[in-house]
Amino acid sequence: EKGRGKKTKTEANGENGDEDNDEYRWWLEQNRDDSIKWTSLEHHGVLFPPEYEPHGVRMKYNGREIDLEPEAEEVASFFAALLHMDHAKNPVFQENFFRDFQEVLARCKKPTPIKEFAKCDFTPIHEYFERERERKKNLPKEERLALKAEKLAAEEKYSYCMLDGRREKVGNFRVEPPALFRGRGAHPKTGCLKKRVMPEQVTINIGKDATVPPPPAGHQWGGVIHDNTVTWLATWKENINGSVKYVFLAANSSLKGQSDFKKFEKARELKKHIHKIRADYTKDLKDRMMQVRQRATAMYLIDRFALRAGNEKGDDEADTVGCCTLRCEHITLVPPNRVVFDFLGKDSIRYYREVDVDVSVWKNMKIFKKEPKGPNDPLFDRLTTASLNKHLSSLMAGLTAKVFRTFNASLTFQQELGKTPSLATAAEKVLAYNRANREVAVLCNHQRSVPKQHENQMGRMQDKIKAIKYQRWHAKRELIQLTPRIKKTHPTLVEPESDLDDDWCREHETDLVRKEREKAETKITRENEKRLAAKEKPLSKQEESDIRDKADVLAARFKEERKSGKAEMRRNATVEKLEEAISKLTERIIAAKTQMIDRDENKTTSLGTSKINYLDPRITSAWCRKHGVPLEKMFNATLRDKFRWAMDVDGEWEF
DNA sequence: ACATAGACTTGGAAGAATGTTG
DNA sequence: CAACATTCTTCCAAGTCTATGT
Repeated sequence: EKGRGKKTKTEANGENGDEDNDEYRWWLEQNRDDSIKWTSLEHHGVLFPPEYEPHGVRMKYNGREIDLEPEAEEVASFFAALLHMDHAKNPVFQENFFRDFQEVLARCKKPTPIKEFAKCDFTPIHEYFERERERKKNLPKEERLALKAEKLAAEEKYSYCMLDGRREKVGNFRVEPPALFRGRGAHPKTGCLKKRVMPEQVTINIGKDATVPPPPAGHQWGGVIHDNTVTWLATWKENINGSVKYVFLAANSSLKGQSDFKKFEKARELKKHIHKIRADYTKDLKDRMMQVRQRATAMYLIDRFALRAGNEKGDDEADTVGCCTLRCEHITLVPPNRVVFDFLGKDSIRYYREVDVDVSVWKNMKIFKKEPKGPNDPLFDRLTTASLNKHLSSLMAGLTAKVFRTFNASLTFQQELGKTPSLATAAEKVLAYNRANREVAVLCNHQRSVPKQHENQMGRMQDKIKAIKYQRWHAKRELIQLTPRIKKTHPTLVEPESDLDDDWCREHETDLVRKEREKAETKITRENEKRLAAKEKPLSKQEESDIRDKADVLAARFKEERKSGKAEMRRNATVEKLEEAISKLTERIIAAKTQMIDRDENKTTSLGTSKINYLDPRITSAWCRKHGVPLEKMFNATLRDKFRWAMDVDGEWEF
């Protein structure tokens, strides 16, 4: 307890610009007991979504407009709102939605003709929403800002709480609004109606001495408790899966920070035991007891391939698996030691991998798959996450399956970063960092769908590089013209550009002129419109041709260059100046190229998840320090705020 | 031992905010 | 400065693991 609440000055930190410079640096304290999460807690409860406001736009049924009572209109609108998404085309989603929709319709006073989903047409409502969105977007700036400020002011009090006398940010203070449940993958309940949460369903957790926030007028809280062994401020039960929802503090809070810190320290602890643990499971791979062999095999997979533990799931959830729930069908064995994994993991993300494994692991898997087991039977029939974790905790205090993911992710990251060349340019260092990050994301199978713009983007980046190369080629030609012998003395300096053929250059030149002309024309049109509005005379022919002059000059220049075969010299050109220009352009080309490679390698990989959850931020902090890379390049403001506790380490710090 | 509830971390995607460019 | 692209933030679903009850 000592040192609690002690305030220390932080260095003035520009971007946080918050009034409180007295920051609570909990990470300077050691060995706190964390079964008690707080001694005093004040907060303002939760923010409920606004009541439903009918818009009166009618859906169609069988081609006819239908009047819906507000309750039914709301549910119809939930579906209409996501008409453009894949959900709307998913038959399970449609079916679940329609059943719940009909239930709501049945409660309405007026009988409804709506009997078949196929005859429903929600597009009028969908289009109404689109118009509304457009309207809001086009609101005058002041009005838009005023609305935003108003919303912010209404939320202000909910967004902070007082925890042990310190002001801390609350995370999700909003009660989830009613909606259609968007279960992922083949979730049997996707599309079901998630009902509006009433205050009577919400339990508030708050300090004994704190003022209990008043429930909305005419309502009561479901309960008010004072449990300081948990971190949540409010909770309710959701009606689809019966799971519990919580309001927690934000990621930058001391409570979240402390558990994050603990998580990484535990992973570092594993570093000291991993040698023995690996020896242990390697030996157990050949144990006489099948149960022990299964456990050892699972540990091998979790350690080597970063599989998740894999708890049992119910029939009312999507069929996804982790290590302990793998079925025979998910694994193909190719002699002598190749294994092909193909299954749906968390969030129904496909895990596909062909790997070579230890021969005894391969042989074990062959045994586990043997008859009479069929494709649908579990690979590890003698293993559960509970028994696995029980064994793990006997090897190291607090060790569970997920620690391996954190451990391997952070260690891999550190090792990869260790390969950063110390003489690299800033861009190359950033690339090295992102590569290391990506390595981890691949290990953990963090995927995303290829961005729609990806192909386009690659083409544009390639063009950009060529355009710079064109400029460089021009500068090189000038240099040659200025000092012809440079071709002999510094041949590499004036090499022709690799992927710049004459056809492309001609096209590029036409393009540059065309763009310049377009620019001039828009300028002329604009100016004339402006003058017309001000009841002035339009631009004279002379004025117009003055505006077009730049494009004409450019066109003439290209023509002349083509004719003479010589590059037009820039003004006051000297050897030094040209060399300087060339090296600047070279730098730009390298930067653009690295960026392009980086992006392409990234198209299906999502780096964020590992950065936020798996990579010990102290590794990044130390690397930035060591290589003179500003932290802001690797961590955005949110991340820097979340990881304040990790920012003090020196360049030699090791995970 | 086993099942279920509860509490907390991890995860991709949508939407908002911001930056870039023609 | 509008249109478009990129990055950040929010959202809430889906995991892991512990505690509790039988």
